[in-house]
Amino acid sequence: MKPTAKQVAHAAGVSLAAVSRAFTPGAPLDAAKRKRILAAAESLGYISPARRTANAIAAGTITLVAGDLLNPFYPTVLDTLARQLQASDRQLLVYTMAANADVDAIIPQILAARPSAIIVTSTFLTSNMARACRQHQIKVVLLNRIQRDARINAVACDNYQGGRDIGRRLLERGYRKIGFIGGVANTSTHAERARGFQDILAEAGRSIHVRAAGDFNYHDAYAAGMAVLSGGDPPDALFCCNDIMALAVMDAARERGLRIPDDLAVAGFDDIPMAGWNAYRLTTIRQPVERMVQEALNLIDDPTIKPSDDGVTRTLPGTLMARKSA
Amino acid sequence: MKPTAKQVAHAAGVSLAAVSRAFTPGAPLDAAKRKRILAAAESLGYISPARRTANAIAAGTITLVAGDLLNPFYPTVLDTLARQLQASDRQLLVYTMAANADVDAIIPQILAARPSAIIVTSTFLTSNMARACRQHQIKVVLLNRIQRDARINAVACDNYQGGRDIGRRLLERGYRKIGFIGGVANTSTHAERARGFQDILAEAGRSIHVRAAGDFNYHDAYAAGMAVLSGGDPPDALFCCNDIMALAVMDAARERGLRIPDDLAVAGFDDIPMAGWNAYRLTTIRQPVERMVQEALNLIDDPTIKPSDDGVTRTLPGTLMARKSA
DNA sequence: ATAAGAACTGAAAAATTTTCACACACGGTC
DNA sequence: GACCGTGTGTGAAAATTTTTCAGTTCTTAT
Repeated sequence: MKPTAKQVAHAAGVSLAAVSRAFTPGAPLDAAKRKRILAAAESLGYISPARRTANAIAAGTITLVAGDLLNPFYPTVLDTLARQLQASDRQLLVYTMAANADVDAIIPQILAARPSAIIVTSTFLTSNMARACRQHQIKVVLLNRIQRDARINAVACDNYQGGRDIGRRLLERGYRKIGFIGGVANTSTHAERARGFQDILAEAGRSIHVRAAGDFNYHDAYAAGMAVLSGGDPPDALFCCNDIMALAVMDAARERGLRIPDDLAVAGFDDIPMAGWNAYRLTTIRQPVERMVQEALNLIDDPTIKPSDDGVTRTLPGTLMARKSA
Repeated sequence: MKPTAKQVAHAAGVSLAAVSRAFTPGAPLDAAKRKRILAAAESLGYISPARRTANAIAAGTITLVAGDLLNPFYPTVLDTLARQLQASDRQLLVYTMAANADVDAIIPQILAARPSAIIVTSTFLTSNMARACRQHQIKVVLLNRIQRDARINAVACDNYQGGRDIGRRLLERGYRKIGFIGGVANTSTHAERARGFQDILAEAGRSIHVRAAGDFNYHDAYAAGMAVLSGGDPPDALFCCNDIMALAVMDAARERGLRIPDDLAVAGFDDIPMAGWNAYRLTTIRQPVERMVQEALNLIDDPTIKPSDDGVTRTLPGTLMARKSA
């Protein structure tokens, strides 16, 4: 039998009216009493009509927590997601988060909207947030991120294989002093790409000639590129962990008068639109954005996957885009 | 006195239960009868409790209809808007639209969410949509667009003055054969920038040496640049109606072996992040995105501006970013 | 100290949603 | 063609929730 407000009122030891008020924002009610009523309602499984309609509305809503929109890869993801959701008549709520922002601060805001699912492309998902979402029965899918420990669904490009593909390309083209410009160290995108890259070099009896960190952004990567190219014994090829950094490194190399790819080969990862521009013609790995988004929605729509389950991880293959830069 | 369901039932000649069902999606009710009830409710001004909570939720929601997210200017806007809304505890719904998509097709989708306001950065707002929003008492603000005829609020950079500033800069630097690469002809951004540019040239007794259209995107602008530079009597300076096109033109110029700014000066408009990169160092007009977004929200929050009013237009000054390219 | 008023409350009234029993149309079966 | 299920649509009545009302308590300004 469906629990009623009357039962909640009895359980909380208040009047029926108070229960109704507890669910009406702005209604005059002692805060402590409201809390008691809400707790009683929760334990009985009571859902007020207002909450029910709110849930119905939110059911057609998916929240995207986007990280760095300045990296053109993410607008592409956003665009693709928006289109696919429009096609299935759902709505897209967007939150953005500065790289160093306090994620936990916006959790209540996000949860207040009670979306049916959350897609996260920002760098970090705290375990706090993961727990909160599980509790509220909201599905979470990480996109372009993997966090195996956190028992969370994830969709990503095969970053390991991509790292290998780039490495093989550089080896095949005869480069000898192959360096690596990393992103943010404790991200799966950085770690997996680096691992694949390192593995294939090792298999060929090589090791990474020089390393530096570019923090996934243009500015830091430019500085890193400059530093690496100015050192003694500079590399003749650099694999940058994403495209933005690769473009920065190319700019730095040209600034130093190096010809690409003759003096220095540069490869990236993502295949953002600019990678194909004539100023760069960057060799990179194309992430299958369309399919990644599709797969994220599949995970969300799959009723056999419950928010409380351990995470499912889907990995999709990238494509080597062999252009002029490497 | 607040109208009740009973009155609606009487007016529509149906039972009270039917009125309730009319407002419950999925409830079994003859479509024609539901329509009759809804019409009666509308004319009496009756709002069902479900609709009322839905409205309350939507009141904290603002919808962004974004156009071309591939132009990095718009992610910047989106990012700024998202941040400002998060700060004021509101939510951001995002729709994207291909440049040539049928705007009217998503109107019902957007309206179904009944947001408190809509911000539009996409190229076109049809009069259909304007009318629908006025009818539903939803405020609309165009951002980076002006459409004076449509009686719609708008916030934009001072495109006319920006066009003048660029023109003056090119004249001051002594360029003689000054050309213009336009965007999409019937947009206010194109028209105003072109007009300012043309006016200042005219004041100096000059006219535009050569014109071409780049459609606001990289690909077409690259082709336009190539065409213009390959013609007889090529220009020694080009003002491109936005930054993406300017970057394309620079790439095209380099492809033809031209040095920038010696053989060809290039100027843009927007100041997207890439304009400052070392590969380009583009002279351009910085749009005051932060203030534009702020102003758009001011228009939305200003209770003296009603959705039914004629539009208010706010213009904010841009800043000339003098870099190496011109 | 005291009046004014704001916040909180339960009982009861009002309003709305849901249940229930029934009517009716439709498609297949004998 | 008569005879079932089956599913949809319906109003009356029951169940449920929201709102009003009147009274209480607690603060705040004078």
